Amino acid sequence: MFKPPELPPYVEQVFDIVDLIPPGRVMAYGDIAEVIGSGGPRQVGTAMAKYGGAVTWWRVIRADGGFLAGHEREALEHYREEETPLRADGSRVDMARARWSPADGPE
DNA sequence: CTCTTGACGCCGG
DNA sequence: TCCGGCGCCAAGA
Repeated sequence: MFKPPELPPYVEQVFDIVDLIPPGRVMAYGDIAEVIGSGGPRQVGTAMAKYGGAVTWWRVIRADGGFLAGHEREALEHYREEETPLRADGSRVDMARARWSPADGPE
């Protein structure tokens, strides 16, 4: 019998938050760690590195709005599709406008 | 047990 | 604005 993949509790908590992020909006690794209330940006980053493929990974980026290294092209496609606010030069997300938190409420 | 390694973040220069 | 340095913190060697 094959076992359904069981994710570490911390990873599930990260996924729960990521699933709440509305299209066109993003959250920083540190933001997610803060909502969970434990661990730090690096823990969230590690979780995403291992299992991120199962969720909307492009909505989770660094606090400075930089695209995920190695997946810039794919990420940009999603941002164009979701109309995520980008900076004038289009090289990164406009955090001032796109940054979201559960407290902002669903859209 | 110590040392290294990250999908990070902040602060100077 | 760009870059380097350092702090952070859990997991693995």
